Amino acid sequence: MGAVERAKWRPEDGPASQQDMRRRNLVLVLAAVAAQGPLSRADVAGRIGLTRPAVSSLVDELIGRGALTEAETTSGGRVGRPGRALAVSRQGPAGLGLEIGVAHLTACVADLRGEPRVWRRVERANAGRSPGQVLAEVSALGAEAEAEAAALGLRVEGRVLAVPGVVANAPRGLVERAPNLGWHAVRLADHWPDPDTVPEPENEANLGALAEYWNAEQPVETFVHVSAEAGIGAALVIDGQLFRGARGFAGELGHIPVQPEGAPCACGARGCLEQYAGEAAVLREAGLAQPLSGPADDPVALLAERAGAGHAPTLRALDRAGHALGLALASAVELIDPDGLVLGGAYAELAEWLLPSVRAELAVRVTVRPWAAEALRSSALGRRGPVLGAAQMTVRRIMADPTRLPAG
Amino acid sequence: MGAVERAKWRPEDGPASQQDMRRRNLVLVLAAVAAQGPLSRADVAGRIGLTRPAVSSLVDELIGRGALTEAETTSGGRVGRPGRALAVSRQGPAGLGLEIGVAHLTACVADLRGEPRVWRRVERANAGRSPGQVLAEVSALGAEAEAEAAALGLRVEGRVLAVPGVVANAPRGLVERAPNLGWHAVRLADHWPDPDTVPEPENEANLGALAEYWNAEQPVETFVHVSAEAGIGAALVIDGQLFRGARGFAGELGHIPVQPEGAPCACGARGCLEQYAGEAAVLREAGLAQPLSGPADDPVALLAERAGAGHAPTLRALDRAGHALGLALASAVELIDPDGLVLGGAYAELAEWLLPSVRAELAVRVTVRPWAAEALRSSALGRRGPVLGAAQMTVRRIMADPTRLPAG
DNA sequence: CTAATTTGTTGCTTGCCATTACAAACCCCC
DNA sequence: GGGGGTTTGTAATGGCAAGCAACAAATTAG
Repeated sequence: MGAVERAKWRPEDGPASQQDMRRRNLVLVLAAVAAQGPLSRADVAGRIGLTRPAVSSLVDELIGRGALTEAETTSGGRVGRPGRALAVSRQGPAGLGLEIGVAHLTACVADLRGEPRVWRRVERANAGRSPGQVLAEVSALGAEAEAEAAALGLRVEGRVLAVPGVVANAPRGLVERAPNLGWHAVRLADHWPDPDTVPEPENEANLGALAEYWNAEQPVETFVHVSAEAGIGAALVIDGQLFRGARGFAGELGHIPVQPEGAPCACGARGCLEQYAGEAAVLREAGLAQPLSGPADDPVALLAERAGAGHAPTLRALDRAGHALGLALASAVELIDPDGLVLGGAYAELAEWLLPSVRAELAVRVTVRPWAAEALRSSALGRRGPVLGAAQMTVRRIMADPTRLPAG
Repeated sequence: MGAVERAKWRPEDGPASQQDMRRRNLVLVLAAVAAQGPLSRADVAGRIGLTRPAVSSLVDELIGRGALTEAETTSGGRVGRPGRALAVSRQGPAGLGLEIGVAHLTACVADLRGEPRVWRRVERANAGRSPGQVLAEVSALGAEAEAEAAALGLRVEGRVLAVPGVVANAPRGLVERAPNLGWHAVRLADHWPDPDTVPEPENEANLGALAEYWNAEQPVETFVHVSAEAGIGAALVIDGQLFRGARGFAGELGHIPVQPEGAPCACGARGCLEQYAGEAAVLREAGLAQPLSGPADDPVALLAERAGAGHAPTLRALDRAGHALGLALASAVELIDPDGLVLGGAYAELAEWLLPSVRAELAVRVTVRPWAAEALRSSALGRRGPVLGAAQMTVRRIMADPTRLPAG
């Protein structure tokens, strides 16, 4: 649910029909073209194991739905009739990603290749404002982005909204709580101005992790993506799919115990990671009173600045946070055995000072299996991962089932 | 792979063919009959959403392959022509499960319904004996079990061997190490007497977890199964499938840090769970010198006996182990958000004394999500889970792809 | 004993892919 | 410049699996 539904069949899904077969082969053709640049029909046929006539028929349908476009005939210099180059369309179907941050609103439109084509961002102090007001503004921003995209020939087929909070698993469309915004049980449909463009909310950490996976040079199939916003949240990507857990609470790294008898946590337990590596804890430890007044105040940027300037308490605080984080991540590695760990979100901007101590702790704790220090890295996307992921979510869904697109 | 391959399609798997469609629908029919007792063809058609002619054709093939049998016509008292009852065959295809324990060898044959029909067990002190000798004996035991099964009309279609050790993920058939047996890099094919009956090795904890899932009254789809043998191993069942991790090391609960600066562990780290809840640690804490001399000596039984008699140091040791285990499991719950936790293997026999402290620790640590104490329970299968799982593994594979069976 | 009802099978249609055959478009070479 | 070779894309035909419609078979209701 929610994430890209890779065609995972279970007996409950009902019988297999010829349409399913067709759908799968459409995906196969589309994936081949997306992965390996421009290809001819014959090329695709050779690669995926279907015959040329079958591929021809599938390509016709994909072109009709606007997923593929036919370019010039690529001579290529080889003997024989040149093939007509097929490419994933840069026009037509697209996805809109929106994000509500504590201090900004962002919109992004990605084309079917996943490339962001339109960006819009406004600074806003959203904490404490009414959901209706914030949603109206982000909706307007999205409408602007859609208009700009339309000028590029892009048609938005789906909308996803990244929120810094918990999104209900079962009744979609509901933001259960977003502490940083002061939201509680907000149903998007109740506040969205235009009922035709209501987006699907999704936790921003999850979207950041998916963006990391979708945009990596060499994607790692199973990894843990850690990011700190309100709390410390980890998103688990297992076999290329977001893993939400039985009730949608997987990845609660912030309340893993790192000191059984340590500092009491707001959650009621003691020694949770959040008490050592959470934003508030680090700021306190660094001797920086938490300002959080205007939208310009960015505590993470402040920490980075102080650390860069060699401020000793800040460096100590980050080192301590890194060790605590490493300890918690060691547990994750022991349990999940991921191929990689990624520090994202705010952590990515502090990676320079966090990575050494996290790595050191992991080296000590992860012993009974092969573990390379490089398996831990910081996110390349940083804080723009979530919107990008939100925009690409729709695109990925289309790639996973092109029959979602209206037939030409 | 190794586990039951539920039909999970990825683009890499190649194009979808009509045979795939057929295969899926065969599985669907078989699953419907297996799940809901004897059914008529029309019943099956109504339930799974295929037409009666299609089901008829599928059923014919399943009968031909020996997966289904046709019983008497069930009048049922309803109006209309009575249907002919279909049931999963109690004869024909079957799976052989073998187990090498520290002190015993076991064989088990399960029919296609998953029911164990033949059990064989001999006591043997296997620690330190040569792999060749042990494997020859377990092979002979398996042959006896197969002969007994043949007398019941059962034909063994696959063989799985449960071993207390690490089984290689990539080149199947290799036991990388089994510390309790003193094995290192043992390739089964090199020592097995009959090349036609070489079994596939699998870690016994994984098989125990799968058995738990396959034999539960109301199976939980995502859970963590903890068992202590050599070390403390957890097996993760996610969405009904065994999750091995990127390199096959998932579930190493034994080396999760529970006391960052605690007792040094053989692995090189400090404060690993194994130092608090491992067999050796509990025995030491209980003041029981580790005997481990004859095959009759069963340290787990010893602990249970002392605890049952109210031996204070033993009770204290188990309480301490339970708290440590609870702490480590809290991390697992925070990360994985499973639907359940199961104490299996040796822990199941000590559950009476472990459960209270594990539950107490979980209640304190798991705070930010709904968590019911009943989600933690002890295994009903106990120590015979692994063999049963081994026998059922083959059966499950057949149920997941009946075309493995020779056509009639 | 007849009508009603449900089951299982048979004949025909539809949809999808494989196979075969063929026209089209290019290179090579004389 | 033109023929041979080669590769591409499409058209025609066949096979296979499921849907649909019709029917024979087996039972209950009356």
